[in-house]
Amino acid sequence: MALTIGDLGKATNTKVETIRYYESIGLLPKPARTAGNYRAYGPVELGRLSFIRRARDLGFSLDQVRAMLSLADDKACDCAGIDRIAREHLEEVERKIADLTALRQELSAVIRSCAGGTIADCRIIEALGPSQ
Amino acid sequence: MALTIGDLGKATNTKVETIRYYESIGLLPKPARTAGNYRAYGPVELGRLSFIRRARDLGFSLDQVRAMLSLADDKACDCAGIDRIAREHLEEVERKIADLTALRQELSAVIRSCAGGTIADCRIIEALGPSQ
DNA sequence: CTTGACCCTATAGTTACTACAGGGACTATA
DNA sequence: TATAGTCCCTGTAGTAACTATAGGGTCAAG
Repeated sequence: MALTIGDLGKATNTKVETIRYYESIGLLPKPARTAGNYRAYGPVELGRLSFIRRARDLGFSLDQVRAMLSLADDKACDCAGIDRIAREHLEEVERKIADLTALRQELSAVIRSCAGGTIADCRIIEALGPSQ
Repeated sequence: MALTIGDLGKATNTKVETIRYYESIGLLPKPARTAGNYRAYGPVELGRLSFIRRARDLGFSLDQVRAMLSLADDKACDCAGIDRIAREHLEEVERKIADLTALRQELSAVIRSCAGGTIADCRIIEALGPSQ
């Protein structure tokens, strides 16, 4: 049985509007329609949307997602291309991890500086102020 | 001497348009004007904008910044509110690091498994797809 | 045979900026 | 004094990636 747009949304934790938006920008193909003009989805679309959502959760832009998908769609392309793009994505992920780790460090320092008094004594304000 | 909007931008690494935008949404107060209708800033505005930019760099939303600023403006209020906002944000950062670390693992596995075949054999789809 | 939950299209709003367009102010030089 | 160049002004529109609303159609249950 085909899935409605609502079913697909529940299965992938995506709002119905977002699915239609992805379709409108060409990330999801225009699906088949029922007699009543409802969108009808199958497991292929489910997989594709799951991929998109997971990549988005991990901070990839829609353009990056699009690149990954077109790579995956091109069955003729050989593995060297995939390998190269996968490595590029890996580097980006590693850069993001490094950035966020540094950010965590700074945030922790800011939080630790708060001893719990009143604003007049609060160090978080100072810590975020015009340093240097 | 008063600072022009350009001076303030250079001092805080902020584009002129962004400063005017912050003013338009009420994050920065409307400054004094010169005879020629130029905005004139002083050290107070410099401090406030530095705070905003630093908080933004650390990934706080403008709403979070706004909340922190209004808490900071109220000197009688205690530090707990600001501390809570910072801690919530830290938790978010830690979640993202964990997610990205998992993705790095998967991407590394994909790259290792991709030994030169065709897309049909490639694991990138499964690695990011609706598996779990 | 009607109620309510779902679906449809189209458009406008959100966040946090960024980029014009069209004009005015100020500084340095010829 | 004229003029070139760099800054400033307001106002509007564009960006990403959704999200919400308006105004209507479809379908299963009671």
